[in-house]
Amino acid sequence: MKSTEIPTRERIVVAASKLFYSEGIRAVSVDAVAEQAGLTKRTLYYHFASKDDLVAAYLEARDQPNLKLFQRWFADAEGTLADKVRSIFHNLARSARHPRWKGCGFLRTAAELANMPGHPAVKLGIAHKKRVEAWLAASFEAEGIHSSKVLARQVILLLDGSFAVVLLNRDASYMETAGEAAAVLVEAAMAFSKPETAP
Amino acid sequence: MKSTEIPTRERIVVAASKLFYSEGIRAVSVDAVAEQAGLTKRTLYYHFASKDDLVAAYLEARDQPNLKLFQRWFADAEGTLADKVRSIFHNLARSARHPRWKGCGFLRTAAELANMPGHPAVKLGIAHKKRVEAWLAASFEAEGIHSSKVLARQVILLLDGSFAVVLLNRDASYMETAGEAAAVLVEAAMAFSKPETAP
DNA sequence: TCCATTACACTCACTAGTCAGTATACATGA
DNA sequence: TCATGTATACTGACTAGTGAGTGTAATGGA
Repeated sequence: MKSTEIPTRERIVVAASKLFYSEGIRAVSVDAVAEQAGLTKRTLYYHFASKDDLVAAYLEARDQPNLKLFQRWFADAEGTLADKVRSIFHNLARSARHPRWKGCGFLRTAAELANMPGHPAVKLGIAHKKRVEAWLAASFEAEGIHSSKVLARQVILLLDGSFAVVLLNRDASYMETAGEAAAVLVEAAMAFSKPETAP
Repeated sequence: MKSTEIPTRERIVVAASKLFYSEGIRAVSVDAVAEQAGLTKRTLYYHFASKDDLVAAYLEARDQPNLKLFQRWFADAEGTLADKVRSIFHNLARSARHPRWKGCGFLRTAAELANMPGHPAVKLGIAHKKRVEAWLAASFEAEGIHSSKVLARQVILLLDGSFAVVLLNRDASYMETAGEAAAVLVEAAMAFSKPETAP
């Protein structure tokens, strides 16, 4: 019987993710997480040393799935490199129109914990964004773009910008605008890199 | 004597601004604000109906000064339109290197109150960003840029993106990168608009 | 008299984290 | 085969403190 059950620790992380993402870190009590997970607070504290630990686990669980989603959107898109980048923003806009969408969990956590820069959750956020940026840079590099690292940063800025803006005004069309801007920047970077490969 | 004193309400807003901006909304208690302002909680509640009211007042007080700062940075910069836009980001980067800098108060508040989209503070944030965007659009329009509204949105996206990114990783150089991206977008928009005005 | 303010005690709900103890499973040694 | 030991997973009740917001009586100044 045990083998088919979802491990308790995982159940706690799932419950925490749901609540922390939809309500915010400080707005959600440890009691609420325990109740959502269907167990007592004491059991939760058996698996996690503190609320901060739980917050870290929540973000850790979001890291890879998030990255893989971006990678799939990018890979599945047809057309030029600019089209592939635009596709990330377009898919993001689709997610953002969902009523339960509440921006980027990493950025929101960083905003909420802005007064504790060394917090493990903040460090996880930095690591996550760095991973996305590095993947983008590698993808641009593979296409022969010279300024691949700068371009990756610029796309990240537009990506996180659209997270912030759309979270504020709830108008997902900003994400399409960000996608267009990203496409312009990609084209500009390609125009700057391509001439040497043409003749 | 009264005429030279700072009004109590204003003192409360100043105290609230300092604490809310540096610690976050939920992390700061009403008691803490009262203490910072040098008066009792009861007096604070004489001037403000609730903590939410106080939060709204904090953001309301930030609206005009923030906008005026951007406008001054833009106006004081020399060179092309792209240079003027770049200057905003450059000046922002300078601010961001200050240890007390903690991102954009409007965005951080929106992130913290993501679970209450109708909150007055969130509405003030939306209004503030709209004002900045409208001012940018008007400035671009004045320079004969056809896509002035789209360009203004793109610059806002980069602006808020750099707030989010730099708040997370504390690397203000991202703001310079955002400034370069904005300059590229401005140049692209100008190249698209200028030809008709030449002959 | 009225406005602004204080002191301070108070409510009531909530918060992170802890205490002491239980149920089960599995292994050890006699 | 049966007592004993031990590690894992779990629980209800509790502590000590904080949260927003209120009630009330009293004070000083215009």
